[in-house]
Amino acid sequence: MRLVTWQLTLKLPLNEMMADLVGISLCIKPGHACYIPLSHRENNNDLFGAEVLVSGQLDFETTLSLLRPVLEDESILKIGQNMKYDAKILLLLGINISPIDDTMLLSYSLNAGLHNHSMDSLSERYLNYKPVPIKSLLGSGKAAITFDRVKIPEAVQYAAEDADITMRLWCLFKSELHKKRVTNVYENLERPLVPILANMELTGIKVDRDILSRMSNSFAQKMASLEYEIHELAGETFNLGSPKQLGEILFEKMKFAGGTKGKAGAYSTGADILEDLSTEHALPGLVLDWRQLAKLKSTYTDALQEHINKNTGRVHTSYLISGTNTGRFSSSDPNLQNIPIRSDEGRKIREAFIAEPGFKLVSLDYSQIELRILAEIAGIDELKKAFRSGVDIHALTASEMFDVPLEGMDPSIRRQAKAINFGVIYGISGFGLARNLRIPRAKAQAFIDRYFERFPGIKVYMDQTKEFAKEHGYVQTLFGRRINTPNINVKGPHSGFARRAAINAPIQGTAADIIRRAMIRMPYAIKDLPAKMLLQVHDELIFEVSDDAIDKTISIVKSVMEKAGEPAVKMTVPLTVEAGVGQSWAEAH
DNA sequence: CATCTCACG
DNA sequence: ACGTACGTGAGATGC
Repeated sequence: MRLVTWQLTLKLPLNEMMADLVGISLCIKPGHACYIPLSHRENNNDLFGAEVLVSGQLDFETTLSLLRPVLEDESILKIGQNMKYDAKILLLLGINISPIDDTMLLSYSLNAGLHNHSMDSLSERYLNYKPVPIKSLLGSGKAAITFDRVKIPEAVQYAAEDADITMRLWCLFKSELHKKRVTNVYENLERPLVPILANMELTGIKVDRDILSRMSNSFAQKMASLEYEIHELAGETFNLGSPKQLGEILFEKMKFAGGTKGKAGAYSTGADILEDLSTEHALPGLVLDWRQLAKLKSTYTDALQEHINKNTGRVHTSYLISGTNTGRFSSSDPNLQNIPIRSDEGRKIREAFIAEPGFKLVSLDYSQIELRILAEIAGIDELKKAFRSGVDIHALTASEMFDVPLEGMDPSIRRQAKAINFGVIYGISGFGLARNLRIPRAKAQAFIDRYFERFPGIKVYMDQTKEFAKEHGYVQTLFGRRINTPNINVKGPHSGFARRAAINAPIQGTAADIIRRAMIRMPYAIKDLPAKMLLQVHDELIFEVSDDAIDKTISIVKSVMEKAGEPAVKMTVPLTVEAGVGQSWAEAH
């Protein structure tokens, strides 16, 4: 296989949907790289100073038609850093780049949890070389220029260097894969997601601007009236958005109990504290209401409108494949993995996420996937049996712990058991459970002791996982993903963090692997259906499906998701997927 | 640019 | 004795 590293320079690097291809750099072996300038521009030398193409560049169309056979040649490996970005630019130009390697994902497969995987930091760490900063070409702030205005000799230095660095990193990383036994992870859980996420991001999801705009106005009105009420109660006006000013009002002027907490010595005014204070006085509760609306307005109804693409009328998030320690994706610009759902007012924001006429949004989510994985990894027969028979798992936990019958259970008992189940996944501590349930620490500790008494296998799993991490410096998912735990042997006040993260990582990471496997199979599974995969929210996939293919799509997607562990891992706990359909995301979920 | 707060799984 | 739930991204404030 011949290989080439590859780097694009673009005019608007922050938004691939709008970016113009300015140039291409290539490298065929370390130290041998070139740059192809395509769309560099300068002001004309005549009286009018119009913007014109710099002379001496290669013709755009000619270049692409010459490169296309190379980019689509299955015997030529194209290597880049963060290839999802390049793949998207090329997809917009009608080119399917394949096969590929990605140094960012190689680094992630090898060293998740150790450091970040940006090219600059990889270059400094592994090549002991600090790349030319992009800012030295573009400048910063108001005077910043776009890449098409960079002089070609400078662009050559910058872009060719990037391709060269990528080649050198690839040589290092590729040979490390088998040594660390993560070839499988890289080839089957990381690399295949590049074209899949690229397509999802380009597809985007339709968002109704008018709905958001109306909600925004309604929030603004409610906020203004709350603000007036709060200032009346406080006896003065102040900036409600400033925790510092609010803290001074509450704890100095109004003499509420509760001291400083933050490092900066500022008063802490988080929601849990305001909730406690709200039993004594009306003001803290009103602040909580105001805060909720301020959050919904600024982060969602206002900001989301800015993200609606002018050409597509849709919102195009960007997923970062190597963004987390555990194997989950993160989503940004905008983050579509934290759209409100828990509060009634927040949930309404999902009404703005809609399907095209003649289509519906279909949401499919794994039911309690992390608890199922815990039961699987730790081998807890009672839990496995419960999942196989479809028993309410939180009720079962409550029943076991508190010796109450499953039927007619007190909802508050079940709620406590649910909190304990979550706590177990997070590497439970008495303090954390006590705070979450607002019960005395001793009582929380008694709950945990009782839980481990009833499910001794969980305690064994936790101890074994911690010991494995201490010995090896990493933990693993069921599918072989490695998550490094560099702080596990560091003594001191933060040791609890590392321990809990190590316990949680195989569980969260295995769930991430499973939905990745489902996503990788999805394009083939739905290729003949009028359905598109739009979003992933950790344990949920959202599709846009033609009205006449809803049932068939649900049946196929559900099956792919439920079987996603096979054949690599034969789960002894069933994975179950629940589906919802609607014109909007609010209805579908 | 750090800190606080809060939205999600 | 210590100080804590796991994993994220974004907006507003204020130094």
